[in-house]
Amino acid sequence: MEKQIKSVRGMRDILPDETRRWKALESLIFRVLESFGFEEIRVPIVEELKLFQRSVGSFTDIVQKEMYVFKDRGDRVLALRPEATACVVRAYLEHSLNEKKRITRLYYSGPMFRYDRPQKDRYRQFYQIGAEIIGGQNPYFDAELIIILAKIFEKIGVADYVFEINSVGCNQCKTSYSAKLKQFLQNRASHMCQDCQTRIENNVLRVLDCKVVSCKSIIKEAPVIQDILCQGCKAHQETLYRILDNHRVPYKENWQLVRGLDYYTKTVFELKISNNDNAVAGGGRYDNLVHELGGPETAACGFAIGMDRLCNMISPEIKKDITVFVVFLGEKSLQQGVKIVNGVRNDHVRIVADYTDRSLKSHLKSADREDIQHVLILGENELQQESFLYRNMKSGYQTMVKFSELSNFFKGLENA
RNA sequence: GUGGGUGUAGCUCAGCGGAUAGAGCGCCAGACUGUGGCUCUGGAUGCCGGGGGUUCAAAUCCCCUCACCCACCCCA
Repeated sequence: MEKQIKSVRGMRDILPDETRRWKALESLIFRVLESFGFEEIRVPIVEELKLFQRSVGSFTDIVQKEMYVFKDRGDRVLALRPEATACVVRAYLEHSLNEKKRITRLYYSGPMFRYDRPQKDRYRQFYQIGAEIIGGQNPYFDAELIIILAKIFEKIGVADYVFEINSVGCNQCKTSYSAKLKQFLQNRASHMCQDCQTRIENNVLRVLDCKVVSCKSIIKEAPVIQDILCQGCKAHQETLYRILDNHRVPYKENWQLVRGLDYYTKTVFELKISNNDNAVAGGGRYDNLVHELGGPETAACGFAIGMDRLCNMISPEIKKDITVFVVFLGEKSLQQGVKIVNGVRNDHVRIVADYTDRSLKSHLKSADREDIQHVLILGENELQQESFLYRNMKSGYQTMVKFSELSNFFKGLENA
């Protein structure tokens, strides 16, 4: 026998039982987003590598060591998207959506790719549902995103969630803070881990959430961005907090929170559930990105929900649709019965049959195993009476259903 | 990328140098010829993750490799 081909490392199959739960969560999230006026956009999985280098940042871990990069047959240097905000902004500019509306609210859903080492809740192909508000500058837009997430999690029935929020400042704040931090750290670099030493040069802010103990103690003494934020950034942040307070959204400030994508400005946030350390959603403001990608100065913000994590954490039992199992006994009933059944199928009742010639007993066993309540049996006797024998597997109730009544019978099941 | 753990039947796992590799659950069949679940009886199924080595003998010991899990890192 040939060796079994298995799924590629970090990639996985989402089987029907799990897919059913995914779909339920997805449609709930979509409904909330739609209710806030967001519209769905579908963007490609493959983009030019440059897009992510410019947006996410060349020195970020995501771009530097986690991206799937390849050349196509036309020698284009491409990447599988590691996140979708850059793609959405690219599409927004490419199609001049800025000309059509002042505030553009978009959402997307689909797979992202990062070449991480796989483990629980971390896959190389993972799914995000994200939302972006492009064109909105004041903190009410930031708040809207957070409130949407809060709403989603309440609807899902998750009570023990909390947002961690920080401000990384506007462009000016960011640069002056980075400079200050760099200066502070450079003297102490020799006491810090290898990663941090390179971070100091390439991406200072990342040092802040280093987990190495020796680094942590140094970071404690480091200047805090809160002390450097300009009036505008401070006001933005305080207004945001006030709005969230009014909405009774559970959050806490986390001055160490720095996200791994360079485009963030001012507000950044993550959403965590109970004692789970992994964030299930994260986002923030990115007021420079649209401009950096060649568009006009445009404020924007967004978030993304990690669907794999979300679905692994909560598992609502979803009822299957009504299903009818049809049993044909003998060649003649199979021939005639299949035709009759196919003639009256509708979109609301699932009708399944095992056309195999097996004993009634084993057919019923199959139905039972699949937890199917309704069974129709067609054998010699029934054929003569132009009827199916209906059996309810739960109650044991049985009755004859005329061929001519079959369609109505299915309708009756729907309404029951 | 770093460190640790685990890969044996469809599933959960036992066996840890010795014979034809096991259990529970599941599956198939029969008892019950056209009525599932309960019970009883019988049956099928394994490149013991893959490759190499040590040995008279390897699922078992050693090396390599692949995959999964956990932690770090990073992130959603």
